[in-house]
Amino acid sequence: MNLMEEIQRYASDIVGAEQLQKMLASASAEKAPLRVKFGIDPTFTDVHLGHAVPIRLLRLFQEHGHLPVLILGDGTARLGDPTGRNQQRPPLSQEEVEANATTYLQQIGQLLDLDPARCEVRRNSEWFGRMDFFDCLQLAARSTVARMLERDDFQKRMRENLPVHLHEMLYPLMQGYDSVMVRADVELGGNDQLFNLHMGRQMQEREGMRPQVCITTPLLLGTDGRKMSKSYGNHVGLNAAAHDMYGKIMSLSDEGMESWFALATRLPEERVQELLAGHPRQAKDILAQTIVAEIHGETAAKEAAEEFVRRFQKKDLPSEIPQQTLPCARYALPNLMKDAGLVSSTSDARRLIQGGGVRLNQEVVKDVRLEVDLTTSGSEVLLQAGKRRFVQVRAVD
RNA sequence: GGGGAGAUACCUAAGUGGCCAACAGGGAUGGACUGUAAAUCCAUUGGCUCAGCCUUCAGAGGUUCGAAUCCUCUUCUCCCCA
Repeated sequence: MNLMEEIQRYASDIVGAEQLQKMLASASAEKAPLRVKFGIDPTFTDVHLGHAVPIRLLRLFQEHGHLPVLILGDGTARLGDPTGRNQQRPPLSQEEVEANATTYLQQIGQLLDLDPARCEVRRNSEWFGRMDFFDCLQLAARSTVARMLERDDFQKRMRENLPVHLHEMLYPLMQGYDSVMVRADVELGGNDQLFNLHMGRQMQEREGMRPQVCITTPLLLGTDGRKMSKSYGNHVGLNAAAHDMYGKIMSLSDEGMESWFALATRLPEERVQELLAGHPRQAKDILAQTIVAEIHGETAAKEAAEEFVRRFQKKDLPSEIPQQTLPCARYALPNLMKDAGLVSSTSDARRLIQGGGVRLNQEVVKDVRLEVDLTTSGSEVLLQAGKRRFVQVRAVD
């Protein structure tokens, strides 16, 4: 399979496909790697598998000798980003953004070779940080209100009488300007980024540069079938522990499997079809193991799968249970659960107990007033809330 | 700058003086079922020293025996006009 074909597998839209063909051909003829840009805003602490789709595509380019140009939108992140989730992200402080950027890089490094010789990492504060207001106005003068209003997200919010802030209009411009500054040949992004990618093309043209090719990737859906997003809690973080990642993928809905195979693994099409024809449970197991293996290694993936079976099919205890020490005392069960960090309030604990979701030393407890005697130093109890929250509590003087 | 509408719990959204910790739906959590899928059913969804008490309806004051509901000011949003 040549690069172009592989790109097609991940792409939902390619703006300038013929141009890309030519660029790839001349790049290999002249041994001049293409500069492939991908931008990400360090607005949260982690990157999830949804972000990983374009990053995978980026790696593909890298493997074929092209140069990934990773942009950390540390400037844009501080503004907050209108990503169609209707509520604006809060602006962040410089420290927060920097901390996020660090974890982002570390996580992206699991998928992409960040060696400076093979990848360029840039922060857009590098150029935005030294622009003054007049420069900013000049930038704003390069587009029009009508053009910005074409953006779906803005239109939607206007229709719903929700606020669209002025600075949000500048966001696509900033992203476009990034492309100018790094002289991108190609830019990758999620499906929802098409507008912004186009903006880069347009701005490069105005600068007399060759406009970048834009490639968008389909959005990977979350485990519940909605768009993967931290605010829905349906995401799988790249920094998730192996067993956690495995478990989350196992809870993926059956309908989502096909696209996950396509977007989150490199398994060949025939193999995927074969798996999908079999029992969904098994196909999902392969899916989960494949993804976990890529990040945590084969061994960890196997172990995660075994642990999963042990815990959820045989209902055994997990192999590792968090420990917690508490001062010696008699504890009312709800308070014990709260102190052990199993729940956030005693009211919450009471509800769980009444709902039959709490086990003390593996026995279901339904009595809210139960007291637990931990007056002897060294005494221990095992607490369980729901299917997956466990704590081993140990009393100390 | 002028006029109008609005801000309720995680989200949508009812409630216009006591029956309101606040209808309903979504989501979430727990339970049953199961393949930690889907569908379905049940329960829960502010806090606590929990048959009781305390704090919530944008914020600050006020009226009242009593306010999410009435009044004043403030902040924020939307719409129309300029």
